[in-house]
Amino acid sequence: MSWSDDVTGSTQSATRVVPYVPPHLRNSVVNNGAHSFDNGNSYGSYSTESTQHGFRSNRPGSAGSSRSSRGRGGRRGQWRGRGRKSLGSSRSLSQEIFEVCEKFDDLEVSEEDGNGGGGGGGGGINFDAYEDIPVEANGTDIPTAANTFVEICLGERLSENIKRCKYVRPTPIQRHAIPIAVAGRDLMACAQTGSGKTAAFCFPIISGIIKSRSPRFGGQTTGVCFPSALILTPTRELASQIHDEAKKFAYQTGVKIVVAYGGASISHQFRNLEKGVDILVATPGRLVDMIERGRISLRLIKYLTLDEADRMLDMGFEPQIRKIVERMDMPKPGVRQTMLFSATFPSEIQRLASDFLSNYVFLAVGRVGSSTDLIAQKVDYVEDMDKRHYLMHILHDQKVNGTCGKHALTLVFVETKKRADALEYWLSVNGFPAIAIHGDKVQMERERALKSFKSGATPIMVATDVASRGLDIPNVAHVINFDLPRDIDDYVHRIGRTGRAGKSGIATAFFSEKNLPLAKVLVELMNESNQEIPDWLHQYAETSISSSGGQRHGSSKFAAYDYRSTTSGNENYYYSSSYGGADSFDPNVASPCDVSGAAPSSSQHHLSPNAEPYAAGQYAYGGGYETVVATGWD
DNA sequence: AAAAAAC
Repeated sequence: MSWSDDVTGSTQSATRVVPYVPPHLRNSVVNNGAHSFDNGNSYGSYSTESTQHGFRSNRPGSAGSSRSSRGRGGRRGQWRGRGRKSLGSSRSLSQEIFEVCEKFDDLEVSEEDGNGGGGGGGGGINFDAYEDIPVEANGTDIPTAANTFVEICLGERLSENIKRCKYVRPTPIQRHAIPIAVAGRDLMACAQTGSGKTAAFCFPIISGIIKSRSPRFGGQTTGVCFPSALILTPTRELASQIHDEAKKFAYQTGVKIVVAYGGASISHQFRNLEKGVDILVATPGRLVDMIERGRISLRLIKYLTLDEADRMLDMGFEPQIRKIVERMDMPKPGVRQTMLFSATFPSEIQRLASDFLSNYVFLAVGRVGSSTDLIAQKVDYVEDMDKRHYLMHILHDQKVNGTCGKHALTLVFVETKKRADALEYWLSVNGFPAIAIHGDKVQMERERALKSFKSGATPIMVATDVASRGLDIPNVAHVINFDLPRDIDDYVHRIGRTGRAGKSGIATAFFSEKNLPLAKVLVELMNESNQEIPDWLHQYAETSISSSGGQRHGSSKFAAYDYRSTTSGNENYYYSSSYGGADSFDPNVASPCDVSGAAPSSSQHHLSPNAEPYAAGQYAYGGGYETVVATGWD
């Protein structure tokens, strides 16, 4: 993942002819930005944009108003970074990092920033914005946040790599989390992927390993590996992405990072392990397999990180995670250092997670005006049978009007693997190059799909929730929830694939009768991110039973607050100095591909549930896809 | 109820 989707996205699309760039060397640019959470106290969410962009208020006019109470949980913050970095003169580096950075340098100039910073080119990040980010830190003896990487003393080699990657100054999550982690404290952190989160846990781990390095385990004699750090992720692709990122940070430090996940050659992974491993990035199943085969021991684990921690502890994953963390040979909490990261963190999941922690610091870092206000969220009532044609209609508009730009990617989420395949086929046959990704594909197909999508070769990807979390896919301009998820958290993660790194994006949801239980929480979410809500959805929200709200304190699941605070004090708040007047929202940052505003179809977008929402065959698409292809795929 | 995650 990287900070600057927009920059890197441009890279890939603009330079598709350039030689292959290894994944771990892509995206190595700085972004800057923040996301937000409600503070959980009486201040409504607020935000400040960098000064060159003026202030942005999530809720114009709402600064200081009490919008949410602690009890109902904060709003989720969607990270929005600003893809600006300063371009230092290139140092003479022999490796690929150098070339990649060079490419980024070029891009920097050509980058079109939809939000048009007044600063113009060469700018560099405006870190003033960081002074105004709402941060909640909760716990005892919380280490002070750092303003620079230098003052954190991460070590010479790592610092050099950080510079090479053009990370000029830490992002908010890094400012707060890194000192906490370096101090050896356990941490539960709420921060959106794309916010520099990977770096936030990688830097302290790499630094710590270098500092405590002993030649003791230099040679593996027994064939058993003893990693000192373990990073667990919920999907293979995310493991791979973190591995790539971490390798970049550990360049020439001697810190060895190995990735292990299913669906790929285990013997190959074993061979990598045999070369030595300090940091193991893994998915749960493969890790358990390797442990049970006696090839990995967790006995010497000093750092344990769970990425997307809320997912890792949800119903499907919890038993496996508990097995790894509590019933293998992992050192106990307090002996090892444990860090949990996630964007959404329901309080009951926090409660489970706290079993793994010892005297931890809870951290919610964010900026109001989070990406959800850069993501234009739209909900259309579309019955299942009309969805395909409605999708075609939208895609056709995008194509004809170029509303999303030349290299824009569209990510379409569906409910099941079968539907993913079916829709992929349907789209392909009807003139829209699409590729599907889901867990029934063999790993190589999954990787190929992702690569094809990222590169723009297949600008439409149909996905299940395998792609909803953590993946940093540059240039996704439009996320379409062809089928809405049942869980509002999944919705948040899905739409978070766009609107990243300062680029605006749009998210369109097809709401059908089946989604009634989601109405209430969806309306709340959209309200909080200042979105326009169609009347019919309002009505549904009022009449429907709140589904997932029932299990929470309130109706929000996002709990960007420490669940401990409901029973204890110990809170430390850091507030901005200027939230009060932050209200010059710039309407011009609207999405360059704002379908709702620009597309001829906008009249279709607020249909009454009872109205004829969409009539197939009513539009001349041109692509020849009027021909409905009935296949065995359905 | 689906998806993900080992062989």
